Amino acid sequence: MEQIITRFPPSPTGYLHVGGARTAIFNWLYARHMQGKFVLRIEDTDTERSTQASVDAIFEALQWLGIDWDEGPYFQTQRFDIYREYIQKLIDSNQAYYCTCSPEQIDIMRQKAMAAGDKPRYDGSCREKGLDKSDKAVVRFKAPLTGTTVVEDVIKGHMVFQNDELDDFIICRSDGIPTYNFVVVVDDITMNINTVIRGDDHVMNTPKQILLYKALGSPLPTFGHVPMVLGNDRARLSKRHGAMSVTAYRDMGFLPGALINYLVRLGWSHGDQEFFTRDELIDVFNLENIGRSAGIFDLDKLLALNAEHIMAASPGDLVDPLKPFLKKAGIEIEEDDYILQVIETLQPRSKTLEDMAEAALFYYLSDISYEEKAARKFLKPAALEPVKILTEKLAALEDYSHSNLEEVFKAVMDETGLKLGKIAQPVRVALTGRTASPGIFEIIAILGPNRVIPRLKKAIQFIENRES
RNA sequence: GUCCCCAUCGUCUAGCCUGGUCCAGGACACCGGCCUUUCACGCCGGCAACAGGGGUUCAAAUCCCCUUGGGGACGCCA
Repeated sequence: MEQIITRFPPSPTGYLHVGGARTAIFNWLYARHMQGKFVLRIEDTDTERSTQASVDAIFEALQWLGIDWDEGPYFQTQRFDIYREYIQKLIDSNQAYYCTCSPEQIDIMRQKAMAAGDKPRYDGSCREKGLDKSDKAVVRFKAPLTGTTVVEDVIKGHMVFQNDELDDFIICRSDGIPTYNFVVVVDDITMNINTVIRGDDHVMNTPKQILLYKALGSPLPTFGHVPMVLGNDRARLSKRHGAMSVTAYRDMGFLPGALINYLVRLGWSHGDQEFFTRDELIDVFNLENIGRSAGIFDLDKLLALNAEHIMAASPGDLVDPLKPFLKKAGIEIEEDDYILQVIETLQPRSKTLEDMAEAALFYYLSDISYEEKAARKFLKPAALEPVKILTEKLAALEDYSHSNLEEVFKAVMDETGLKLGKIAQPVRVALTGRTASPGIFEIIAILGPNRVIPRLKKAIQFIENRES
């Protein structure tokens, strides 16, 4: 079988948003699954809106996601010679023509058509005029007036379009820059793209493009149009739905594998399976199981999936991604045994890396502050005696192993007649400043005597000051 | 307005192609409970859907038609 070649063609008019990322992921996964090729192409023919900053932002997002390409990036603005050649071919074969109608005239045409209950389109005024190239002339494709164009879509199935619904669309602007529908086709032909997976919003372009393939005498690629991602109001995803850009999710503490997992699963399924690693996806991803209906972006589910990915990760793999979040709190870390243990205790209780960093603070801060409610409830006179006894015993203890700590606590329980909970909560507040934390034995073992004893003493003092 | 697409719990979905095993399964969220030194994790249980109407058939979530609803496209943007 022919090698599968897919592509992702973003236009650099902004950052990479989650919808675009999803189609990139689909194309990339399919290419990897089929052991084919994945091509990156930057569609920058809109010179007004394209920016280098956007190009950089797209690369950054793709890299963070771990989506790599085998060919490119190609830039359309560097391929004008090729386009010119193909446009000439169409003109020479009488399949395209120059048109001098002004944008204003065309506006009027559209309004008339609309008023008549028709589809707004160009009326073909210049179609048979045989005009020559001139300053303000655009080039239009001479589309068939009758018949139908059929799109065989691997996702949506068989779609039929009446050719009289299509008009003679512009393939080259008056400034000489070719337009989208044309350059896409020329690029896909010359780059040997045989599988085009793209958003639903392109279905209407497909018959136009098919006509172009035929005019150019090229075989058709396989088309697949994936449904859109909607916001929670069922409208197309946009800024007002919250974060859109891929890197915003990185900055909120999501793991790339979790975002990919979520985005793929939104619109594609593999039985009841919800959790996928990157390699699993490459292994089982296919086009057949892409759904046909649009999906709503649900942050809660992404969050849950991110928690799962955090839990499934090995602590060492989380060190680097976690660094920037700790840094924000002024904490610089390096990969040592301490951070690894810290991460391990936080994995089952973090939905994002931001959560994790926040919860990790007490492990690093030299001077922890107490949450007011926690201190009021637990750092009170009744806790004084057990905490004092515990402090003495811990100061004398050399090996902070789980079993040793358990024995120490048991001894305190015996001496005071208190239950573990009565002792553990004040200690937890003394050590972390809060009422919620990883297991008390765990944190004592990790913190070690150098941090534990001073914190306990500080708590004792706090209680005594409060008494007086 | 015209054209195209879609329609299962609040959300993502399995099932639909190859009708019966589905008084519809899983996941997120939500609500109970268990575990427990806290918070989580985990486990157990609950709530909750085949848009509506017609057909076809012994039998329809599954096939056909209509209605309704939703989305997308109609650019010298991509």
